[in-house]
Amino acid sequence: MPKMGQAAARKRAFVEAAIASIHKKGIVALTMADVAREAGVSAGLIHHYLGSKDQLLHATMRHLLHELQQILKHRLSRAKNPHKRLEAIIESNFTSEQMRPEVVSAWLAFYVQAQRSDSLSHLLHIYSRRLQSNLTAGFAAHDMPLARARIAAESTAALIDGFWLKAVLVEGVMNHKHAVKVLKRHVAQQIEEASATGIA
Amino acid sequence: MPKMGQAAARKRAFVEAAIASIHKKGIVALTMADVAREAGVSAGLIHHYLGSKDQLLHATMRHLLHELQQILKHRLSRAKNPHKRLEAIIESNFTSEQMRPEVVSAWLAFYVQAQRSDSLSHLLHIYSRRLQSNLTAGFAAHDMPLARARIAAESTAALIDGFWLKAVLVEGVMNHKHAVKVLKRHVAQQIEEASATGIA
DNA sequence: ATCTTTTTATTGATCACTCAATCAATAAAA
DNA sequence: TTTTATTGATTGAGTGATCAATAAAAAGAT
Repeated sequence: MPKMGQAAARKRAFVEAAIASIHKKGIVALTMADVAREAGVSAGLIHHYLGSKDQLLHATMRHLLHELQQILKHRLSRAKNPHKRLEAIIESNFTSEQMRPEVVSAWLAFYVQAQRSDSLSHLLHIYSRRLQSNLTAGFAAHDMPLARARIAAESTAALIDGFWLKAVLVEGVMNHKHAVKVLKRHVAQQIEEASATGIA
Repeated sequence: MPKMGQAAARKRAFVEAAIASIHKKGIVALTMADVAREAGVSAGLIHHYLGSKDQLLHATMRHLLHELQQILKHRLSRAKNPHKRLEAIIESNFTSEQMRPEVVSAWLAFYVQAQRSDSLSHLLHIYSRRLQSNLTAGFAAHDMPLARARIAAESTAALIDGFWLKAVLVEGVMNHKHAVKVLKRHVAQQIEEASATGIA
């Protein structure tokens, strides 16, 4: 069935297969043969399209970041007031796509991988800063002093990561809806507390 | 130099070497030869004392949990009032020992490993529940309704993990002292907010 | 004290196996 | 007929684990 110009679609399929395989076998035991089997192709084909195991994993990690960014961008564009924008940021991190067990496993593998790769840790840095600045802007729009907005953003970002990590580790215990509820509560609390001390 | 009854000390040394090696080469690329080199012994000796690579890693992970528990126990025993106990819990997670780059790397590897091992995920479950219950007790002692104490404990636990994860990923950006400061601030805020709405 | 015997510690070579990567061969489009 | 897609066998570099061999201490015997 060989057709031409399938490179992009093939790569995407291999990245999906990599995510599924990471979930099934774990990043430590993962082999190219696993990914090939998952994708239903021969062992050599992945090398033909992606060069090496390292490049496959890099492409996979970039895919994860890109997907999250797309979701975030989409939801932010639909949020009109600052408060909705804060909620959009929270919700983007707990969509059903982001909470898929395969995706969650792949993100954790990403974190492990990022410790040993300058380019991956650089991507993570950029994403982290963007999240921080989005949150800060959201809080600052609530008549909050910048310094306070920064701390509110920092704790909110940490809460997102913390809830997400709990979802990874104790699968089933933490459900998305609860995490989102507590997070929104935290955001509201930050805003209220700031306005209260602002008046006092 | 062979002396007798050195088994315990040897095992401990190998666990330390494993932690250092995980930091240097990463959990994915880690080999027994790496650990042996780090410990300054031959390849076979680790098998003699610990059986297999899997058992070495398990021992390493149990060591990490045990150390954290010891620190926590010690600090809790010195904290007299409930508020000090809450602070002790927070500080235990950000001691200089816990924030050592080698230890931090090993914890992340632990999380990855726990996803594929029932016994490790069980240990993590137990620790997680104990932390939750310690925090809940601390909050509940501040005239806080139990339901509210539980949520305060939940968010505090998530914040601890979130800050810790940031320390892993963007090494250097997040320093312990700042994390502890923000966390204590969060705890105070939870208590204040509860007493405020309790009066209203 | 000195000499055996037993037990423990340690090494390094070796084995069986797995993996990522390569490549010639084939098949199907263009 | 040139280019692209795909396979599957092969290669060569490790890997975890085993094991015989050695060395050193401990225990026992006289």
